[in-house]
Amino acid sequence: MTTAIHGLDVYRRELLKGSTETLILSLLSDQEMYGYQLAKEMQQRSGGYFHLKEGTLYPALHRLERDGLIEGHWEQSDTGQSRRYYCVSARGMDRLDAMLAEWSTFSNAVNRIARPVAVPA
Amino acid sequence: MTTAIHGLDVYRRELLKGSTETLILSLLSDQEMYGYQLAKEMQQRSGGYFHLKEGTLYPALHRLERDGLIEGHWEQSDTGQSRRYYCVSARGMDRLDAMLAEWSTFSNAVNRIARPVAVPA
DNA sequence: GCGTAGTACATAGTAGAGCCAAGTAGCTTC
DNA sequence: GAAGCTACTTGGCTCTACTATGTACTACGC
Repeated sequence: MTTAIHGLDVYRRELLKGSTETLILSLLSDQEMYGYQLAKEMQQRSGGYFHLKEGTLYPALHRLERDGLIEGHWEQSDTGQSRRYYCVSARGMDRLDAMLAEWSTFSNAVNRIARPVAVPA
Repeated sequence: MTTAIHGLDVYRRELLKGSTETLILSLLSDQEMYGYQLAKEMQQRSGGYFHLKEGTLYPALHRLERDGLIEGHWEQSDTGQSRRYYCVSARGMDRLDAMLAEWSTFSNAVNRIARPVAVPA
């Protein structure tokens, strides 16, 4: 019976919805990256908490590029593998600012209603 | 051209996904409430930020009840209107604790990657 | 009595996002 | 040449929030 914890799995997944693009934009605003690298970086920086799946990551990158928030270009690695590097566009930076502000507001609103178990000092 | 801010609308909606049930459980853990009251309370406590629509609220309550996290019973108001009051079950309290812990972890992980614009002192 | 507004709950249909799974392709190692 | 890793792609599925609409009862003004 894994049903007992199933609800939490769903919960985590749903929490992630909407944050993925913000996280991707944030990482890319630091430095140009390609998809695979981004996934690793995300996992590392979050202490293993975020583990973006391909089926999530690449469609998200395509959306962001389609919307003109990031720009991608192919590059050849020294081993010969093709990689698509992405960087944040000016419009993407604006959007990122707006999203971070929104996240801040949202996060505060949630905390105001559901006081977290522990507030880190 | 409302397209410019459309992305943010979607963003806020997606952020909400997965948090709704936590918020509902939190409010109900404070006191027994019926749906409509819950919606008002949520809106008020969040300073107008959260505005749960019927199409979100009632299905969410049904889910929570179906999963045995809350328990509902009909009551007649003095005006004669029927209201369905909900309270959190023991199992619901456990789940709420787990969800708040998860929210805390998630929130920290996001902040570690996407530093918020302003960290409240 | 009737229209309007507010309270209170319900639900069918739609869209969007994350995931699983499978596929393509190049490189390295054995 | 068969794994196994890197790197990207895609189709189909599930879940959730929203829109829109409907029901029903109360209260108010006319």
